Order: sequence, then structure tokens, then C-alpha cells
Amino acid sequence: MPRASRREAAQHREDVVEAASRLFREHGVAGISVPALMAEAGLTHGGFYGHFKSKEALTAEACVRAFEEKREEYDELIARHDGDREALRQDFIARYTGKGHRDAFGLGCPAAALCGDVARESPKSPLRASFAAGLNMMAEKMSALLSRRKRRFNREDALAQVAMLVGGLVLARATKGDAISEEILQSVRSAFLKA
Amino acid sequence: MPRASRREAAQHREDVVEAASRLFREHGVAGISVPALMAEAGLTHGGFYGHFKSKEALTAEACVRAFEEKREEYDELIARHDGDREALRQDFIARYTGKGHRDAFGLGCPAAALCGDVARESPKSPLRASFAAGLNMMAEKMSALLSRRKRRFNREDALAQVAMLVGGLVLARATKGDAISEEILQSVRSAFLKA
DNA sequence: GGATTTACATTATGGCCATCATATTACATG
DNA sequence: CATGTAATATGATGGCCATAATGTAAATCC
Repeated sequence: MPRASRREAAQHREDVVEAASRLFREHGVAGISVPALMAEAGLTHGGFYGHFKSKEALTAEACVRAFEEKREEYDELIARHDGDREALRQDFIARYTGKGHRDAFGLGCPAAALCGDVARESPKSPLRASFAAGLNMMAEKMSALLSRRKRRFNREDALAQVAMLVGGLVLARATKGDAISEEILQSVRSAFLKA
Repeated sequence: MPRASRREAAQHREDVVEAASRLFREHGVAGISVPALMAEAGLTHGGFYGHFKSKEALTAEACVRAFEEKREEYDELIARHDGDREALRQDFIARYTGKGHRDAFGLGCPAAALCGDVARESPKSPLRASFAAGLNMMAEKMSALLSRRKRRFNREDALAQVAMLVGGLVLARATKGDAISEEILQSVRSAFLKA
């Protein structure tokens, strides 16, 4: 079983970060153990500390990875609707407030999936820093998503919309099974389109 | 050391629920152990299962308790500004988006403090049910808080505002230490007052 | 006031965790 | 092809967890 080539080892590391970016969003940072993580990547737990300094260090990398994926998705979405801002807005909000997004923790918005965990991290935690950087990116993309023909969204408006989107998604997840969950998604969608 | 009177025992149970309602908000449900909880209430962990069926059962009770406290606070706030809706709105939003609220997990909004944990609970979890009930209460109070002279807020608008408030608070907590944290609070405040 | 119940403390159990130490084996380098 | 080295597996360590069993003394009940 031991030993992989350089290329394979690098790929294994990738696999672990990739699995972490998904599993941390899905189960929370505390909800996934190092052995479970490694198993998901097709390895055993022993090799973990050859790749990462600690579990904490991996959480920061996984967070960066998750936000990077989202940046690519947003850029593709913007490119796809090039020129038609109204279609862009509608496509975006339909996805973000869709039940599919609510029910897919693992591949969904990292801001919504990780905010609760990050809020309780220590002030110096590398995860906090990664998260703040990711959220700044999201705020910038939101300005692009929100601006209409006549009106360029400023940062303040964009941040308020991000707060509403993230809050709505987290609350819809927390109340899934109760009628209010769908009501929240609908309310956020409608408020977003009115903005 | 053993044995307390009926009255004392009932008080001890109260103390545990009270401590739980604070500590779960502060550290998350997984972040507080039964021994730590009981120690905070001035007891040892052994007696826990005489009072509660399980830790899970307590989380639901603690959630109910936290939302009940908030209902009382909101009612007092509404009563204090009786007649002056504009002052009510401003007082409320200043408190909710204040740095004090951001930094005080344990006594703050339970929707913001618990949503991340609740989102990952199993569908039948009693905590989920308590949370959904609490959020419904919050949505109703929000209609009262938001309605102005001319305009009565409907449920849809109220839910969108709740989503923005909760999302803003959680994101501000997650990004505390970065400039964006205060920006978020400010943006939410300003959007709320414009609504 | 004696018997019984009960609230809590102490201690036990079994499991899972993050991390580390060691062993194994194949790659990489000469 | 030989040797060192690196990647991963296996297993160990010490700790903390939720929960349960047992002990003990005071409160309640008759």
C-alpha cells in the first residue's frame, strides 16, 4: 500500500482538500473527523499529518477552495448571461434560493455553510481569515450580479443583499420540514428581485 | 452532599436549562459537554439524567427558553416605545446590529446563534421543531416592529427582513476582526431603516 | 420516628477523537 | 541496480465524551 509517486501524492493531497471542502460544508468542521475525511479521499488517517500541519490548517485551505469554486461558478454565470442583466439576476436568485441549494449543503454556498462554525473560531484562526477573504469576494461579485442598466450597486447595498441571501439560506435549512422554510426562500427571492 | 428538597431540585433543573440556553448559544451544541454544563449550573454531571432524558432533549428545552426570553424582550421594547413607531424601529435596529450584540453570543438572538447547529440536525430532532416555532414567533414580532404609520408589514416582507438581520449578525460574527464585519452591520442597519 | 424515596455525587464503560510513532514498501536518485 | 527517502498504513496514546450504575444521605411520607 505505501508509497505513491510524487504526482500521485500531490493528487492525494488535492483529493483530501476537495473532500474537506465538501464534508466540512456538509457536516460542519466538528462533524467530520480526520479518519472520516481521509477515508472519503480513499486513504487512511495516518498520512494526514504528512500533508497538513493540523486539522485546523486544513479547514482554512478547504474554505479557500470552496470559495474559489464559487467564484468560478459566478463568473460562468455572469459570462453566460452577458448583456442581459435581468436574466442574470433571475437565474442567480432562482439558483440561490432554490430548494436544491437548500438541500445540498456540501456543494452550496460556503458562506452559508460555514458561517456558524467560523463565528466561534478564535480571533487568530486561519479559517477566519480565509472566510473573511471569501466573503469579500462574494460581496464584489454581488455588485456585478445586482447592478442593472441604470444603477450600479454600491458596496453597502451589496452587503445587505449578501446578508439576506445567506441568512435566508441558513434559516431555510434550519427550518426544513416546516412550512416557514419555503416561505423564507420565497420571501428572499422576491425581496432580491425588488431591490 | 446528596439530597435537595423538591423546591431546590426544581430550581436546579431551572439552573441547568438557563445555563444551557446561554452556553449552547455561546459555544454551539457540540461545543458544550454535559459535565461542563452541569458544572456551570453548580452541579456534577451525574444528576443530569435524572432531570433530562438526554442531551438532545435538553437542547430543545434550552432553545425554547432562549426564544421565550427574546419574546419578552421584544414585548418590553414595543411597550416602551408605545405609539412612536419610528423610535421603536430605530431602537430595535440599533440594538440588533450593535457591536454589543455581535460580541455577546450567549445572550443574543437565538436564531443567529443556533441556526448553524439546527440546520444539521436530523429531520425529526426536537431541536428543529423548537427552532421553527421560535422563528415563527420572531417573524410575527418583526411585523409589529416594522410596520409604520401608513404601512402594515406583511409576512413576506417580515421574513425577508428577518433573514437579513440574522444573516448579517452571523456574518458579522464570522468576520469579526476584519473591516467587513462592521460594514455588514452598518449595511444591514441602513437597509432595515430604508425598508 | 422509622421506612422509603429521591437528588445528587462518584465512579465506570465504551467509544471516538486528534495527534504521534513506527513499520512497510515503492519511488527517486545516483 | 543499489540505496536513501518519502508516502502511506497500522497501531498506540491520552483525553474527553454521553450515558449508565452504584452509593449515600437527606427529605418526604405514613
